[in-house]
Amino acid sequence: MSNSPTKVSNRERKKIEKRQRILDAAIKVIAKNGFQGTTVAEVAAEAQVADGTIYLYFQNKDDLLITIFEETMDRFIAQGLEVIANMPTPLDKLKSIVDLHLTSLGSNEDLAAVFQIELRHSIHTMKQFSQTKLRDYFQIIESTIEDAQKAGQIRADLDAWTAVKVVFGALDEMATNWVLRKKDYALKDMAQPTMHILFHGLGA
Amino acid sequence: MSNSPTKVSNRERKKIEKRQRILDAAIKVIAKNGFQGTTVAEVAAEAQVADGTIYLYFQNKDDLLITIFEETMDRFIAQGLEVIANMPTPLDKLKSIVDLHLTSLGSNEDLAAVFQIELRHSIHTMKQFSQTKLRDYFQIIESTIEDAQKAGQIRADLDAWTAVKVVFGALDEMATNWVLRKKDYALKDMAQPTMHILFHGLGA
Amino acid sequence: MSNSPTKVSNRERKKIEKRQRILDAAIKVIAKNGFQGTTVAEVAAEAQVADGTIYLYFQNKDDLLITIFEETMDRFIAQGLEVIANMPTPLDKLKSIVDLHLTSLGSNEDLAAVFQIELRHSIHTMKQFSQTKLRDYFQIIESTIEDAQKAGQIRADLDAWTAVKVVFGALDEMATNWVLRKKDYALKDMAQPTMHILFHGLGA
Amino acid sequence: MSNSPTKVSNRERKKIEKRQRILDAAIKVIAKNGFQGTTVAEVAAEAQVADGTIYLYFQNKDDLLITIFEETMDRFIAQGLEVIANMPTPLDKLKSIVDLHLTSLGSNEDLAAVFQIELRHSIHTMKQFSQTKLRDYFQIIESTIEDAQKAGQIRADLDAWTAVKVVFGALDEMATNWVLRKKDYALKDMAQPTMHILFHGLGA
DNA sequence: GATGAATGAGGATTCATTCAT
DNA sequence: CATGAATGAATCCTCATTCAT
Repeated sequence: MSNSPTKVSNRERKKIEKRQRILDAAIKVIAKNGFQGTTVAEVAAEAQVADGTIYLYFQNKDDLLITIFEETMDRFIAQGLEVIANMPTPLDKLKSIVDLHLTSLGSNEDLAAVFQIELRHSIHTMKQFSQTKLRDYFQIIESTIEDAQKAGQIRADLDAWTAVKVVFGALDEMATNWVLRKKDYALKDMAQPTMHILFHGLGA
Repeated sequence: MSNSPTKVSNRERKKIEKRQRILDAAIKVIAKNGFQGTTVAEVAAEAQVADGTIYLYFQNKDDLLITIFEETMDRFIAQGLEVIANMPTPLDKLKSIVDLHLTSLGSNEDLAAVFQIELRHSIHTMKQFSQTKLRDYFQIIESTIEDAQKAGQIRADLDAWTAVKVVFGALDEMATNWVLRKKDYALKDMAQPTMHILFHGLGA
Repeated sequence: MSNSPTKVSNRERKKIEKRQRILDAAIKVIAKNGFQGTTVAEVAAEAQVADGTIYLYFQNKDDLLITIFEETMDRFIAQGLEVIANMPTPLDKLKSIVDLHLTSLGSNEDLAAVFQIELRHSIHTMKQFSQTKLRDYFQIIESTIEDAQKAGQIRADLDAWTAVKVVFGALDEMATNWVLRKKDYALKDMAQPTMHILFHGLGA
Repeated sequence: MSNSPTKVSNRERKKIEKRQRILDAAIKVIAKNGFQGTTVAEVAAEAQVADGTIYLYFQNKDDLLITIFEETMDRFIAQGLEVIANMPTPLDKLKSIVDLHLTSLGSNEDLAAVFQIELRHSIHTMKQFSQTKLRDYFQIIESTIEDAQKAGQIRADLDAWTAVKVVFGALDEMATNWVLRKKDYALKDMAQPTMHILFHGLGA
């Protein structure tokens, strides 16, 4: 009896590990060949499981991509919230988000490639995405900006929603460019200069 | 004798028209169903030509997408250069580019959808793209920013290349967001607020 | 425990049987409609498998034809070598080969049709073929003729290579003619008269 | 009036020339790429006519191949009959046929390739062929052999039909082998050794 | 007669998904 | 739970043939 739960959790652990192995394999293969260029069989081979096993953990091929997106976003958001909690002022929070965004993507090339390139896949997929996790992420940034406006750290006359787009767009472009290039620099090193421009503006 | 050249140019004109009809059909159908979700047969039906006719004008299905990208970029760049030429100061030039970017994409929903979503398709495709036309476009923005720096209109301590990313990223995100939403506003109306943030910065 | 290997070999056996079923189906359909006139779907239907199953066993449609050729040639050559081994003199060996050649083709109309007609398909294909299995077969005949020359059973002044062509040409033409006709006679019955002419010549 | 027929015959001549140009182009391209690997467009390009023009001279693509076969066979047969007429004895006639066969094919590599390889294409095509021109050709050889038997030059106990197969088979194999090899020898040089074996036999 | 743009039927092949073992 | 052989729908592309000019 006492070892039954242990056995179960061993099993659970093994399942979780296998599930993660499949996800990691998917990220790796998709980063290399693109989502369309990737077959389920390739993912299975990379994860060292049978083709059919994929379907014990995921509904279908699309579900793989969606899961990659959602779990990564969950991690992003959780990390974002955690980092924010520890920062004294709204502006510090915003800086931390910018930093985290580029640090996270910059620490995993394959994941970044999938995120920046493959997830832009289809308008339908994105429409679905943009209504959930991504919106949450945007909300965090928007709230932080609004707080900073109230705190007098960001100009009050700006429309927060527009500001979010500008900030996110800048980060997104930094990441995409880094993925498409030789990556002869660290993505996170772009955080400071990007934030600098965003904060002080281009104007002389 | 005198109508021989006319006949020839008639044929030429017809071919050009048919080619454009196919491209327009492709943009329309791809915007609706995504590139992968679009069959060549659907494009042919929309263009009211036979399936095989597509292949008289384009090498394959991919070539359709590439052509849409390249011809649109060519137009973008040509328009950009023209607009720039008529502006007095570098900063005015930059404002015009921002304006043109959002106005152009905002004037053709389908084209915008293809541009903002479908063309991000595969890292391989993008790698190919980003080394030619897109780079040209970036160059124009970069030169303009550098000129503005020399003219004292943009702060000289900024790295121009980083600034380009921030500007382009902001515009790109504005466009993508517009495509993914109900489009209950005009994209070009975002030009002024975006430029405002970019120029004056977020900082209070 | 003891049935684990049995299970495995059951699977193996099934796969081998299915593979052979596909090959037999291909021979039958190709003999009837020609290689070009045969669709993969027809072969699959005849073999009672799904279209896609063909591709689990063969690389593509061409591979079917190549496999038919190679496996038949392997059987030919193995049988030829076996028959030869049991014959006392080189001339007996040669007679046995002639016999076997016509008996083998004459025992399977469809296979003979594919062999004599469809495999002559393309010069490229034949070039590839003639450099391997067919050459081996020719070698056997050539060696046998050379041995017979040394044994004084075949005239020593003949060029063995030329003699092989004459012998093979005669057999090949006998087979082709039989395939193209009503086959109102047994092909193997042509072995004796053919050998008679080849051995004694036309000359009075 | 007197030049009207001249004009007509000029036109006629041009048509005949163009027809021949198409046939020569077809032989050349088919020899290189095989019949299936050859498109009508390629033949047209090689003949420097429009695609549609082919159909003013031939019913369809198959008709091209059939025409090549039939016209060549007509020439073969005519030449054969002519050569025969000038030979004193049946055996001389037979030798001349053997000579002519290999000389003709040996003088035009492309034609030989088409004849030896591509015309074996489909059993249906061959069935059609073998009932007309080819049969005529066989008849000539058969008659000659029979005459030689009556004249005591070829052994009377042989079945003439079988002998024809042996003779034709040997010639055919010589030609096919020559086509498939580097052709580093003249095909016609094989006539004498081949005839030697056929006449005197292999036996010591 | 000649052209060559247009047609559209036809088929090989892929691969996500299932399910018997 | 895991396997991987089998399925068969789905689609890009080719190319012989036609016909308006």
